[in-house]
Order: sequence, then structure tokens, then C-alpha cells
Amino acid sequence: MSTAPSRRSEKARQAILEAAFGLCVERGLAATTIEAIAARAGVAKTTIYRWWPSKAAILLEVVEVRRSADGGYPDTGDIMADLATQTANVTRLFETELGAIWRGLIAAAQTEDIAAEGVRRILRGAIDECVARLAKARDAGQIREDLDLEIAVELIYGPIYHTWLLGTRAMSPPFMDSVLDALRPSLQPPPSCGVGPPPVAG
Amino acid sequence: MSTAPSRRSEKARQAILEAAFGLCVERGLAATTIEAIAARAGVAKTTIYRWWPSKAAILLEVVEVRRSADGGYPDTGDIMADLATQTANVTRLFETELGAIWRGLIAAAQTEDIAAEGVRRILRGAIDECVARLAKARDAGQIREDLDLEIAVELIYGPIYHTWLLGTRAMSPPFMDSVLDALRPSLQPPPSCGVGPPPVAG
Amino acid sequence: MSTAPSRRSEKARQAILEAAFGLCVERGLAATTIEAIAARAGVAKTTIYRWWPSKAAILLEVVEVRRSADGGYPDTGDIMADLATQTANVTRLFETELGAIWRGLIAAAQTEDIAAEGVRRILRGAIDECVARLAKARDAGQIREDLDLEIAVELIYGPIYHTWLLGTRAMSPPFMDSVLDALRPSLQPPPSCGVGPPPVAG
Amino acid sequence: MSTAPSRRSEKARQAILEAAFGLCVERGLAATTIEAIAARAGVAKTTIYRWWPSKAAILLEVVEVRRSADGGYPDTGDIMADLATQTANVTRLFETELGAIWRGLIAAAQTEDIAAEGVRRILRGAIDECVARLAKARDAGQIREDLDLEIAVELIYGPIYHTWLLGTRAMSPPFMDSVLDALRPSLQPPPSCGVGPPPVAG
DNA sequence: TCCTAAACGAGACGGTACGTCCTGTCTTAGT
DNA sequence: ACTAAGACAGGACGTACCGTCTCGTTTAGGA
Repeated sequence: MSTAPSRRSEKARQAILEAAFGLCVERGLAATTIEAIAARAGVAKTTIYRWWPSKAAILLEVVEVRRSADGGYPDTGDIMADLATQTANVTRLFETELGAIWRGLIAAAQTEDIAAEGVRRILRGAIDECVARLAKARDAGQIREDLDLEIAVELIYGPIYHTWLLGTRAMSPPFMDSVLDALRPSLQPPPSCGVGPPPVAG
Repeated sequence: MSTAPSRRSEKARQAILEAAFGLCVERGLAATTIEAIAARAGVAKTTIYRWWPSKAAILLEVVEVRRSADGGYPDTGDIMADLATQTANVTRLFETELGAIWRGLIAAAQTEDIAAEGVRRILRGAIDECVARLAKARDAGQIREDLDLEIAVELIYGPIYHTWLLGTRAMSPPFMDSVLDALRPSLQPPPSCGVGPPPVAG
Repeated sequence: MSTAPSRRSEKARQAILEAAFGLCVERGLAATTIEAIAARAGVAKTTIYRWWPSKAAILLEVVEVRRSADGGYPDTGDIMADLATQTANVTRLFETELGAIWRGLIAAAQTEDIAAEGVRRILRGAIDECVARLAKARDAGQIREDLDLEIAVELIYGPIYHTWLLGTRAMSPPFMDSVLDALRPSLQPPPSCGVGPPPVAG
Repeated sequence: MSTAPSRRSEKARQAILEAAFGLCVERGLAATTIEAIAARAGVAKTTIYRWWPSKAAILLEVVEVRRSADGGYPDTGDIMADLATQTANVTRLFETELGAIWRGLIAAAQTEDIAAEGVRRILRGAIDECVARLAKARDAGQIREDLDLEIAVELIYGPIYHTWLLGTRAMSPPFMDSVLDALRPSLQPPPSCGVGPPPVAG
């Protein structure tokens, strides 16, 4: 979220990212103003406007920095278990401070192009990771051959975002278990009808 | 979205709803201000604040009024066909002016309680209709017995909202076909393994 | 400096004029900002911008209000004495707080049309008063018949403003006495050359 | 308006003076910023701040450079004619681009010490020239013996600046003729009452 | 039919934040 | 060593809306 012509003050950048994060945690992204970020960071407004085109851009950078500390997609060899782990991680993350910011960015993305692009970019990375894991699982015979993996990602994460963003229900861990259980027939290869080994067992 | 003590001017109410709708169509909900609505409606700001607590409340009323003109959930007896019809309707609606407003309301709902409640209220109705249709289909043996129907709704609409709100892909009709195809094993009863016809006649 | 549609808050107007005056006294017109005026007056910036087009306009109103408390041009019957009195008053006024503001307005008038018009308007009144007094003196035979009275005003006040604005010398009372003394031959009717009564004595 | 430690880039100095002059001509001194001067001169702001303490200082240097191209005070032997010539030159100059800059510097001088000192310095030279010419005229019997020549300068230039800076009237050549005509009795020696020719031959 | 209380239009008000502009200082590279 | 370039903290600008608050002026019902 910025070009970096070496002349730039890294100290100011850090202060801005931290101030923005702190303010969003305290009052939410929508109630966080650029003036307040500048004030808390001990920085001039101009310094912010010089490097970021909007409030959303700052927070996108915050999210990216923090997200890059993640490990990759879980891989125990058992795709259903890994999906359960990962979706549980996601739902847990959504309840944290970072989740609140992410929610605000998604809201902003409905209006601002900058936010929309940023959100898409971040999601693209996450989706690609998930698709890669699913591809590996498919090679291991754990996922139906005929399933478009991008669609699979929508099936898995669609219900999470639907629930989370629209507040149609509480987003408890049992909920995600139910979703994955329900999706199992769509994800896994069909049973070979009595004879032959069960789908997962080696 | 208002008490209605008979003294209220119906003319003003209509003018406000129309002005609000028109402005949102032209510039989006976020860029629509109460001052602009008042100006276009030829109404005092006070009149708006008297009857609606926020911009979102006005638009929620607009959406409800327009939505009430809908027919109910399609019911041809074939649940998969009806789901295809209905999801196609929804995705088509999302591309219209009303869809843009709905998108703005969902964004507002991430921040404002009023918007959140309104969105939930409207969605509740839609979900209940869908659940009712699914229940009927289950009774007709078209839906797995062990499927929680509220979860089923999430499986079906989650991908739509995920795609639409997060912009992860274009939201074409073939996309929804793929989603429903992929979901088929999870929605329909399992084949009876050899005996009896397969679920989709062929 | 403002239309007055009765809805206007007289309290705010007074507070603004007083705050503006006070701040100009303390830091000078140039260093007085509209934000500071608003803050000191306990008023929103918008309220100032609603009624005055610029800082200069506010101070022009201050000057006019205060100036209207003046008595008219002195008139003892002796024009030279009255000119001495009046120019002494003016030079004294120039050293006061109001004088400092007037100086600032004249500076502003070199740039802004609003200030220029206001300054001209105020000066027009003062000049007209002086011309009227001179006309009366001319009728009394104390001023040369062939002297254009508007020019006379320039002769009298030109040196005052020249000295004051350009800082070419200290502007002491003796200075103005010298100026008036030097101007005497230009203002008064020529002596009737030995025979006849002296110019002023009845 | 600068120390000159030999290391200084004469090219930069010229570029700055020209840029400053050009910008003042185009938009006026008040609207000319140091940033704009630096940009047009192709020079860093630092370079300007190193050598001049303020915008006014730059323009004072511009004015002094251009003014030094003047010839001295006119001297035909006839003081009234020379005054007419010189005041006409001045009023003509005031309408030029340099006049506009001079006007801006006088405005600045009401606020800034640097500008005030510069304006005084420049005026001091002009006044001294005029006083010298008047002294010569007095020796030639063309100016009253008892007239303080510094006061005489105020009488002559006061009306010009009064008119020019305060905009009380158009500053046409006939205006200056009227002023000098009106001042004649104050400047010239009194007629010797009967014997000898009247001051203006006729 | 009149009276009265509400709802209404109009818009001033105190505020907050916006994004821009310029100030004068400072830091970093490049001659 | 001086320069060009430009980042930086600071602060005022004038604008746009916010939501609240009088103002008279309709206007609709109950007396």
C-alpha cells in the first residue's frame, strides 16, 4: 500500500499502522478518522495522505502485515480434519480485533475501489492456499475428482462469511462442524457401495 | 420504521422514500446524505429525523416496500429446479439498483445496529421461506432426511453472498449452476446402492 | 457586511465581533485566523462563513461599529484649529488598537476586493465629512475659493497616511502641526497685500 | 538581502529572482508562495530559505535591482516642471507590474519587520533624492525658505500614495496636476506684493 | 366552524472531519 | 560544501454534513 522511495520514514510508518490498529480496535474502522490516526501516531496528516490514499488502505496494510505472520494451510494428510481446523481458526480470528477490522474493510469494499481491490487481493491469497491444499487432497483420493476446487472453496467459506457478515446466526464451532458434515457428500468421493474400503481409511 | 400517528404526511413519506431511492441509485448509499434526501424530497430535515432514526432505516423501508411485491418461493415440485430458479432470481436482483442498495445496507449493518437489525429481519423472512420450501421437498423425499435445513440455506446462499460481497469472481448464472451441482450430493438423499433408480432420472 | 434575516443569532454575531477584535489586538489581523475567532467566540466556523465572506469583512464590521460611536467633524468656526484637532485625533487613533486593525485592513485591501471595498466605503464617509466642513469654511472665507475640496482632503490626509503606512518618520503631533503650517498658504485665501484686514480676523 | 559567501550559485539566485517576479506579476505577491517560486526556478526550497528570510525579502531584492536602472531625479532647472515630471513617472510606474509588487510589499510591511525595513530603506533613497532636488530649487529661489523639505516631500507624495493605496479616486495625470497646482502656494515663495511678477506668469 | 396541537418547511446553529495547501525544518543523495 | 529533492510536523483553509434547535405556517381532528 505504498511505493517506498527509501526517503520514507519507517518510524512514521510503524507509528501510523499501530495508531490505526489501536483506534480501530477501540472504536471500529468506521469511527476511526485519519485525523485521529495522525494525532495518535504523532504524525502530520500530510504524511498519511502522502503514502496512503485512504483509511482503508492503511488498515489493509495492517491486516497484511499481521496476516503474514500466519503459518500456511494446515496439512495433516486428512483433508476433512484440516478443513475443520482451518475453518475453526478463521471463525476464531473473526471474533478477534483483527476480525473486527476485516469486517470493516469488507464493508468499505462495498463502496470504495481501493478497499475492494485490497480485500480481493488478500482473499486471493487465502483462496489459492486452500485450493492448493484441496488439490493435494484430491490427488490423495480424498476429494471428488469432478469437483471444481474454486467452487469447493466457495462452498466451504461461503457459509462462514454469510453467517458472520449477515448475522443470521451465532457463529459457534458446532455450526462449522455442522456445515462441514453437511458438505461431506459433496466433497468426498462417493462410497463404492458396500464393497471396497471406506473413503478415508488408508 | 416509524410510528404513525395519523397526523403524519403520507405525501412527505412517499417523497422521502423516492428521493432516497433515486439518490442511492445515482450515487450509492454511502454517498447519499440526509440533507440531499431532504432537498430532493422538498422536505425539511426535521421531518426525516422525526420518523427515521438513520439513513439506513429509510432505505430499509424502501427495500421492504419493493420486496413485498415479490411472489413467494418458486414451487414446481422439483426442488433442484426451484433452487436454480430462485438463486438465478437472486443473482439477477443483486445486479439491479435494488441490489446496490441492499449491498450498501449490508455494509452499513457491519457498523450500525439499526441497519444490522433491519438486514437480519429481512433475511429472516427470506430464509424462512426457503426453509419452508426445503421442508416440503424433504417430505417429498427430494432432500436428505438428516440435513438441518437452516444449514442447507447457508450452503446454498453462502456462496452467492460470498461471491457477491467479496468480489472473488464474476457472479454469472453458470457459476450458480456449478454451485448447485456441487451441492447436489449434500442436498439429495444418497443413492440406494444398486437397487432403485438413481436420484436424478437419466 | 451581512444580510440580516432575523433568524440570525445576535449573540453569536456579538461574540464573533468581540473575539475578532480581541484576537487582532493581541496578535494582529494577519495572525488572526478564522478558526481562532470561532474558538474564542464559542461559535462554529460555519456560522462565521455563513455571514461573512472573509476575515477582513468581520473586522470591517468591527471598525464600522466602533467608528459609528464617533462624534462628527469638529466645528469651532476656525477651520485651521479644527483641522489641527481632527488630524491630531486621527493620528492618536492610529496608535490605538483600532488603528492597528485599520492598518491591517488597508494591507488586506491591497489584495482582497472585499477589504478594498470596505476600506473605500469607510473612507468615503470620512472624506465626505471633511469636505463638508471645508465647504462651510470656504463659505466663511477661510478657504481659497479656487481650491478643489476633494484635493484639499488629499493634501491634508495624504501626508498622515504616507507617514503612518510607510513608516518614513515618527508620527508625532508636532509633525502634523508642521504639515498644517506648511499647507496654510495652499488652503487659506491669499493675503490682500498689506491693505485690508488680515485673512482670518473678523 | 543576503550574505554572499562566494560559494553561492549566481544561477540559482537569478532564477529565483526571475521566478519570483514572474509569479508576482501573474498572481500577485500575496498569492505567490515560496514553494511556487522554488518550483518555477527549478531550485530547492532550502536554497531559498538559506539566502532570504522571507518572500518579501526576495521581492525587495527584485525591486531594488530593477529600480537601480532608473535615472536620478529630473533636473531641468524648473522645480515645478520637474515635480510634475517625476510624479507623473511615479504614478505611471505604480500602474505597472513593478507597481503591483511594490503595493504588495507595502502591504507586507504593515505586518512583517523585514518588509517594513526594506520598504523604508528604498523610500529613504527616493526621499533623499527628492530632498536634494528641492534643496537645489530652494537655493535657486524657487522654494520657500521656511519650508522643511522633508515635510515638502510628504506634501507631494502623501496624496499620491493616499490615492493609490486607499483607492479613494482614480489616479490620473490630471489628478497629480491638480495636486501640484494646489500645493504651489505652499511650495513657492510668496509673491512680493505688487512689485515683481506673480508666481505664475500670466 | 372554529380551535388547537401536531407536523411541517425552512434554515441557523455548534460540531467534526474532510482533503488540500503552504510553512519552515530536516534528512538524504548527488554532484 | 553546496545543492536538488523532497519528507516531515504543524496548522489553517473553506466545505460538507451531522443532528439539534428554534421559528413561523399549514393542516387535520375534535369540540
